[in-house]
Order: sequence, then structure tokens, then C-alpha cells
Amino acid sequence: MLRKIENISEYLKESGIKPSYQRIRIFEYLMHTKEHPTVDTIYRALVPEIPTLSKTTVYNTLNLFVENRIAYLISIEENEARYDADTSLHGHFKCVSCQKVFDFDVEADQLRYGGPEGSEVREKHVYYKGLCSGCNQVQ
Amino acid sequence: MLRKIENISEYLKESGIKPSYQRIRIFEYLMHTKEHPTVDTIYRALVPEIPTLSKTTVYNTLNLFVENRIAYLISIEENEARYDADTSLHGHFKCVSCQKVFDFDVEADQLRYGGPEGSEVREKHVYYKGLCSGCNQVQ
DNA sequence: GTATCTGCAAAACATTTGCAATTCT
DNA sequence: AGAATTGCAAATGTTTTGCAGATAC
Repeated sequence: MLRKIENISEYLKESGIKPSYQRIRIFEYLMHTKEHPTVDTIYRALVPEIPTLSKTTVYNTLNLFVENRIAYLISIEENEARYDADTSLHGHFKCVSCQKVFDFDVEADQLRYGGPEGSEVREKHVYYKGLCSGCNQVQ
Repeated sequence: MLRKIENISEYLKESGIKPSYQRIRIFEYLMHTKEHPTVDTIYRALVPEIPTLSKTTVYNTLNLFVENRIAYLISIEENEARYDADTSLHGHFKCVSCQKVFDFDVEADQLRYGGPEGSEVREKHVYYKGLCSGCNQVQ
């Protein structure tokens, strides 16, 4: 489960990131959405409130979050990067028909094997592709 | 395990794909490599023998393979698509330092849960990121 | 002979980079 | 003032599209 974060500014500091206004707002957005947003989605959601915001800053900030491991880059979409502030183990199910992405539970003990011998696993990703229940019935 | 394919032309036909020369050669390449090649890699490997080959054809052909489910699109690389003709369940481990991708075994029973209720799972992908044994020792 | 497939060139995007302006302490 | 951050504009790189010529049945 996602750790309860009361103070984003403190959390960023702990993670080695200087808490600028833009960084706080972007992390706040990422933390409160379940949508695995793209850079464009984040930009469009925040630019009405932060009119000077640029996409470059969104790119820079997300790269910073990923490097400092407080967000995951979800590679489920081929053409564009998606981000998730929930770095706990869970699966993503992508419907090939309606394109929606659903989260689902993965038990930690279902992935016992830690990877090749002597290596250090930092992120575990599980994703499925198929037809979601809605699209499956229509067909 | 990957099904033993004796006759690529027949296999493409069975899969609903007209076996053109380019398609046969591209599938043959994909089947015999373990490298999860990019479009560019495939193109460069084949163009010396098929001088008229174009990248557009490689793109078209790989999209066709993915649609007809005889190849997987591996979304482990952010910037470029990689392809795999081995559609059996196995994991990909990507080293964040040397960028290499290693295959590893995933037991089917490690992913018991088939996905969200009522849905049809077509592909299961498991990938880890971290440091491979070589890069882990150096640090 | 008609459908399909191929491949060139151009277009469309996502992302990165260079650099100047701004902000923070 | 000095260092880091931001944001614009241009560059880069991958993938798609339009369309004409080639190929196959």
C-alpha cells in the first residue's frame, strides 16, 4: 500500500529532492490520481492553476522523481510514458479494446524468485493485456 | 516454451498472415534471436541481404505480427519498441546501469490470479528493473 | 486484372537539449 | 551574489501516414 504522506514538502526533502512549488504540485497531483497519467495529462491538469508551467518542467520533474524512486515509470503504453506514485507491488491490466488501464492485486509471494543470481531488484512490474469485462461481453 | 516451428510460411498462413518474402524473413529473424530487437536492429540485420527493404515494411510487419499474436511488443524500453517471438510466460530483467535485458523464468503458478473478474487475459508480462550481478559488484 | 504489399518521402508526436531568464536563500 | 530551477525554442528520434509503383494470385 501507498505510504500515507502528510507533508509532501518534507517527503521530497527526505527523498533528496528540493521541494520547489512546481515539484510539490506535480507530486501532489500524481499522488492523488489513480489514472497513471501521461506528461500531457499532468501538464493540462496543472497549467490552469500554474499558468507559467512548462512541459519541460513536467518532464524534468518526473525524471527526477523516477531517479529518486518516489515514482514509477509505467511502460504499458507504447507511444507515451505514464507515471505512478504508488510504488508498491500491483499489476496493471490494459484493455486492448477500450485502452483503459486497471490496477489489480499481485501477492508478493506470487513473485518469489528475485531475478538473476547476485542482482539487485529495484522494481517489479506485472502487466496484462486483454479484454476487460465490459469489452469482453460486447464481443 | 516456444513452439517448434518447422515451416514459417505455413505458420504465418495458420496465423492469418499472407507469407510474403519480407514477412517470412522478418519472422525468421525474430524467432532465432534472443535479443528482443528493435525495429532498427531488425532493419539493419536484414537490409544487407534484402537491399530494397524499407523500415516502413518492418514497422508494418511487426504491427501485423502483434495484431495476430505471433509476437509480443515488449514495453521495457521507454524510447523504442522491442519485439519478442517467444510469447510464452517469462520475465524480463532490465539492468538500469548497463541497460542489458535478461530473460528469467516465471512459473505459471506464480501468477495464479488471471486478472480482473470477467476479463480475458491475452498477454502476461513480468519485468524487473535493477542492477544485474555484474553491475551490482562494481558499485 | 484486381487485391494486396512494399517502400519512399513527408508528417506527426513524444522527449531531450541549449540557453537565457527567473527564483530562492 | 551564487547556485539551482524554470521555461521557451529548437533539435532529435521513433513511429505513422499518404500515395505511387511493384508484386502476387
